[in-house]
Amino acid sequence: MPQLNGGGGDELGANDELISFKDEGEQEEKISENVSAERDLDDVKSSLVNESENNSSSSDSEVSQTPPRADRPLRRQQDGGFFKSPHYPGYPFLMIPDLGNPYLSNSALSPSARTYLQMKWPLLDVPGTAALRDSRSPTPGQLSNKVPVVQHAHMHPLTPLITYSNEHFSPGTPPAHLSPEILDPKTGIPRTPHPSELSPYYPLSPGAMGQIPHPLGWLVPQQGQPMYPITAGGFRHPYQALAMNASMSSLVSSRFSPHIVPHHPHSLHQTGIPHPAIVSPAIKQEPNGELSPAANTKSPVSTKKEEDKKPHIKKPLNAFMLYMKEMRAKVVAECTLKESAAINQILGRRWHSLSREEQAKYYELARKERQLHSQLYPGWSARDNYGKRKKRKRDNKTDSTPEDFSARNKKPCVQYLPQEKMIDSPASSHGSMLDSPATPSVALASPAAPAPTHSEQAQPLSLTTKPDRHHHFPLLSKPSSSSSSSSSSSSQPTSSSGRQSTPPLLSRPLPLASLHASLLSPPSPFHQAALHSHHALFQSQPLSLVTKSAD
DNA sequence: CATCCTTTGAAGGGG
DNA sequence: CCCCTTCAAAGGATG
Repeated sequence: MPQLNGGGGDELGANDELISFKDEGEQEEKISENVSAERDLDDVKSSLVNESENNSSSSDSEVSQTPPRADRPLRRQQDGGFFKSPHYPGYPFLMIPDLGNPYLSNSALSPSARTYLQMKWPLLDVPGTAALRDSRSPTPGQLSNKVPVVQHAHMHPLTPLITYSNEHFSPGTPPAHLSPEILDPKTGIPRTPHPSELSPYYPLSPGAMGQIPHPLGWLVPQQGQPMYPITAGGFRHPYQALAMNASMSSLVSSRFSPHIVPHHPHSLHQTGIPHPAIVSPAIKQEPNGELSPAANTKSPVSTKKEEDKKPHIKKPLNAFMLYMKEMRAKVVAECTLKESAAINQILGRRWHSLSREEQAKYYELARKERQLHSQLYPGWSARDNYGKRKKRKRDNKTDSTPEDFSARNKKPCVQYLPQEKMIDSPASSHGSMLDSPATPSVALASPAAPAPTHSEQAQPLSLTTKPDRHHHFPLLSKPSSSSSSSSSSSSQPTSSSGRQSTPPLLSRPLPLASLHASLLSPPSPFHQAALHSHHALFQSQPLSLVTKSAD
């Protein structure tokens, strides 16, 4: 109960939630107003409850299972596609154009960004061409030479927020070469963020918001030019340029100075390119001193061992993480809660509420990141980072029980801005701004395309999502979770087939031709099915709520 | 000061 | 082939 108020859904009825969280009993009333909102709250609560239940009786398996399953299917395909396929001409293109803008903007804004920025900028600045050439031997010096992209800084901070616009997906961009043209530092820079990209809607206060850094946002700048000097040699430029993503940015920011980057045994980024992902082992992620040159210096010297072993290369961010980075600031601004845990819950719900298309954006970005990451660090495997985090107690989590929960969640999301509602639903819809037009590109990118309708429906799903996992849709594996989950019913695609085919739906890197085809043809029966399922869910949801409440 | 908590997704390993 | 575990970000809370 206590818990996560903060979690209060923002999306649907933030207000409601807030309130609700006060009195659960009242939920009903609220419901009348917004079912969805209610659900959010309920969801949260239920989730809590569930957790508690799970903890006590259930095996953790349940919890863990769901998520993973979904992923798996996707992964396979994706991975295969991405990594293996040497080239998806499509990707680069897609990303580039858009990325640039969106990312740029923020650059500096977020707190995290702040830290990062310094480091990053320099890197980012790197002139594409030069970088490319150098790629192989990107000496630190070169990097340093690079001037930071001032322009970006100038850009609206807000811009970054919107990071993902349909643009990303836009097919239009030219292929491999893109970098030259688009990337061209000059050109790239010049690009200012399109107003459209900017998130006008951001209610954030300048102060708080201003900082908001969109992780993604930074990317943009890079895009303009190849942040990564990487190169040519081994890597493909296009990606690099594109690639900047949150993770990358972070990586970069992280401090990896050239020194650090040095060589990875595995990864080789001989290029020396500092990838955002790279973190000096000692430093870990972003401890305070990320920027601190000291770290760098020191690392080279003393830490050689460690470094040699391998710089800590972070995992590429997945779609949700990217989304979180982007949206966190918003959520924080909207609600008083600052706790990441609570915010993450909200974000999780929002994520589910997003339309497929919107999610597709992130999936796509995530893909790109993975791609880029793989290119930068060919030998790297997630396993390398195992054990880096000491924690792991989580397991207990099951045991931990709700108590902890409640305790932690103390802060309620106090109030969401009135706007919230707007935000919420709009959130997805906001995205609308981005994708609203739903550029075809989007569609391409994501199979989601078909989903236009979903979005709305999807939201409701979100509610159930968690709860459902446990109860209703065990199957759901579906990666795209929300949607997929719904698919459970839809499963027709068959659980098995469904999975594969629809990882994140869009995520799969299809060859251009494929993409087109996909566009033309419905993504898959699966989607349709999903839709139906959504509907079903939708309707059912109320029930679920009831049940929950009943409970 | 270090870890927890929380979210979804990705990846790897084990059975 | 399926399930489980770990990590990715983030920042207040907790020990």
